[in-house]
Amino acid sequence: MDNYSVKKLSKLAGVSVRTLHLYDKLGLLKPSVRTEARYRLYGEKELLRLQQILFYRELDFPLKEIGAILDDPAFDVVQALEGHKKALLARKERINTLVGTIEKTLVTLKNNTMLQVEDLYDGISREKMEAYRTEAMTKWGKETILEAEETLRSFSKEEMETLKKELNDITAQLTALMTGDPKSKEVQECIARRYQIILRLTGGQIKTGKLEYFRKLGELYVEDNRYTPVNGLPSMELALFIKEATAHYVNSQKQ
Amino acid sequence: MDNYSVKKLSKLAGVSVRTLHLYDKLGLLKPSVRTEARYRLYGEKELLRLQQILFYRELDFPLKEIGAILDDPAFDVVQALEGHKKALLARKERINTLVGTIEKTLVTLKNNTMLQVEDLYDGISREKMEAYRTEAMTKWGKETILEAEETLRSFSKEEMETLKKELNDITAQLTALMTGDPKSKEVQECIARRYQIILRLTGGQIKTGKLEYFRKLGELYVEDNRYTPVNGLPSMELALFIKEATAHYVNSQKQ
DNA sequence: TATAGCCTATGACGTAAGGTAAGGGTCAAG
DNA sequence: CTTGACCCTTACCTTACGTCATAGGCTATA
Repeated sequence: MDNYSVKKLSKLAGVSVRTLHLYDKLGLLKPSVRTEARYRLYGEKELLRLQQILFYRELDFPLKEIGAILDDPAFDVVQALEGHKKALLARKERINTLVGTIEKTLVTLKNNTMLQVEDLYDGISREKMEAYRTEAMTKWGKETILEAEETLRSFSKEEMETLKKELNDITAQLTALMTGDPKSKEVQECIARRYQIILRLTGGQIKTGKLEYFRKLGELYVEDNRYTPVNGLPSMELALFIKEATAHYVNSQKQ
Repeated sequence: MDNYSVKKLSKLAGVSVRTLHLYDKLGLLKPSVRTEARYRLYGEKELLRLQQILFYRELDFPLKEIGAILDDPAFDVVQALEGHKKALLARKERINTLVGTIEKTLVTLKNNTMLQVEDLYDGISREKMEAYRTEAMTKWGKETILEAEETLRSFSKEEMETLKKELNDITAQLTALMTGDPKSKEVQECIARRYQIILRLTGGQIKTGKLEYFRKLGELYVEDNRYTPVNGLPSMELALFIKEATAHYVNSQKQ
């Protein structure tokens, strides 16, 4: 009898020694014997009781209630279990609601919100992307690049559509005006509008590093020769768009 | 601007003032202004942020993570939500398991375990029952009655079946032996067996008060003329059984 | 017999998200 | 000037342990 030390019992039942200490202090599971050195020794009876405790614990009963159940034989176990079942079902219902909310949120987010960082480089091989990122960071500063990435990410798919459409309009107009005077009012207007778009892209302030980053990113896409203007790759399209848009701006600055 | 005192904001958002204090200390929601008297004042911006906090809190996000989401715009909300959804689904699965365990336990308990206190008096009108209980308690002591009730409750349906069958056997035998010598070996044997059953019913010790309680309880059932030996009323059957069994015992004691 | 190596004990602090005071200032109205 | 409503900080309480820190106990081997 009384063979089990704390460690033995803890291993047997799969609980920690600390847990046994706690249960002792709470009066939930007292050792049958305390040696002279105050070592705790448990017997078979205690092992059995521990099993019961763990059964109820598994069911998420609070320890207090477990004590009440085990110590008061008149305790209405059936009612306790039924009450507990009801509580669990309520919790489950709540979780269902939460999951529903999350799913709804995810749908709107995915349709409507920013691109993921990795999406930005979608279409570029990972090595190239990391090389470019590192290079860009040393060249124009880590902050600048992070900011630029954040700027790109801040565009929703919807906005992307709008910007793309505007670009197409401008491109079409410019093409149509190709034959005429490059300093005509219409051409100037297109350039002005393009400038507006750049402002929007850069978040209102134009920083050379950022622009260069955008432009080279666009070139990378083209280099990798993977550009097929199908849907589903908004980041790539965005980059190409930026490349075109900024190219003109940078050129006009040089002149 | 900065119109909301702690109380106003707490009412507006449906949280406690303590919660606002806590969020302030955690840096999750700082008031926009502190008056000279260190009063907290919040503005519209803070109200908005609080709404967001509460949104994630509703989804059971820990406050730390909420802070991370709101303060780091690069935080991957989609991934966080998806991870959280997975965690919630796991919790739901666990609850399903728990509910299953409880249901199984309930089935075995209900088939196999003690009767409820009220079941003991099932078949007797409530007034009569309470009158009898009170009377019995004053007559034989509250403790005795509680103990007797506990004894009755400690019989499972299964045990009931066994006992009933034994009683039927004895009764049949006694009926068959009616015509012969009442002091014959067979009759004596039946009486002995009956005594064994009484011992089991009383938990090994025979107390007069307990026996009387059992006997009168059985009589009450008969008085109420409600005894129909259908299934589903084990307590009533038990009482009747005890009545018959104890009646003989008490009579034999008197002689 | 000394010591290394494991075992044990108690006590205390930390966790998450607040609840519940205690003790004491502040503000506006009557 | 008082009163009542409001506000402040500090601090302890909750659950079910995990994780030290400190100190003593037991046993085998050198």
